[in-house]
Amino acid sequence: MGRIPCCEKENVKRGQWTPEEDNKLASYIAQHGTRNWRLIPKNAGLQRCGKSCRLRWTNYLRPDLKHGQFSDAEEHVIVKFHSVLGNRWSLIAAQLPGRTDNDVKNYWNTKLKKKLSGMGIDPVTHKPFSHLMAEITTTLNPPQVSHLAEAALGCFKDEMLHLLTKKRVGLNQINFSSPNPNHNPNNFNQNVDNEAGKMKLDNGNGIMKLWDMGNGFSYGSSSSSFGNDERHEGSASPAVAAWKGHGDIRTSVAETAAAEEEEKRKLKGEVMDQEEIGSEGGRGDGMMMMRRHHDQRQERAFSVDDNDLWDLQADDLINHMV
DNA sequence: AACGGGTGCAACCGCGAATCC
DNA sequence: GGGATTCGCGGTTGCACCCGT
Repeated sequence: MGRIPCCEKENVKRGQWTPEEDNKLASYIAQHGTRNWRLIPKNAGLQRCGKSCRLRWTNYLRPDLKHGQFSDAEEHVIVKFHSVLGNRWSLIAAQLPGRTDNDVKNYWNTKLKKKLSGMGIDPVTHKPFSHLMAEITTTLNPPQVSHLAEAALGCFKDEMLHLLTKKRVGLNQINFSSPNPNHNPNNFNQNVDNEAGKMKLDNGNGIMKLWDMGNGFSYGSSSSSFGNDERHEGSASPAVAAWKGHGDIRTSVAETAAAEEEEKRKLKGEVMDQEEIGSEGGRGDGMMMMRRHHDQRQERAFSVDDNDLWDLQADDLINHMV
């Protein structure tokens, strides 16, 4: 027995809502409330199905909705909660007054996911790609390792190629040569050496870590380059900037080191500014949560044991989750 | 100016959960 | 208790707009 449709499709209008329809719906709901969505379009004189009306109301017409750009603080809240909740958009949206699950979902899919990928972070697990590849090698046995690692590597490459292509960085500047004969993903860093050998994304421990490439960069902290704020974009280390497609990928090691020193100096002033901003109160909770461990975090790289993303206190939640 | 690809967002779809009767 | 109905959620699609060529 099939489910009956929520409405007769033949008599129902679809697509964009007109201002007249919006007015009808809004004024009807203002008078009668939102009980029984099935009856609302009929009573309001709309050729729409109840579901469409509910969607229009909850995602657009509701008077308490906030329209416009997401703030840095909102962005950080989304990332933070997504790392814990995954694609539970309604729960994440519940932490952002005036934002709908649809808003959050769209923002994640169109902006944040790409931003994280561009930073070398897997948007699903919120772990660095290099970390994931290291996990593969430690948890699986060959030949599974080589196959999975190459698949993961492929995704990472695609993302980078996409970014680099968009930013018009010559692809021949990076050697995405085929994996080495041992198919060891830990050697990926060697493959990322550019043709001239001027840039080597290698922390010396055998695993490429974006997190090691500049003290001004640490995922989830106020000092990261993450966020809409171009101040942060600019404060990422040159290597990270190159990685994100914003800089010259041919940056030399010496230049990188010098720039990192500059980063440290800039960062101190920047962090103080942000602390001041945060102390003014308001809805900056997400930022503040991630700022708490800033001092400890600043001097260390992102590690396997970095649990800050999961360090959610019940009091930090606007709407407590079950 | 025309075209094509990319992007962002509103809206739709299908499913499971919750509620009603 | 169980079927019918409604609601809410997450994934997906369609389209308007933007921007580079």
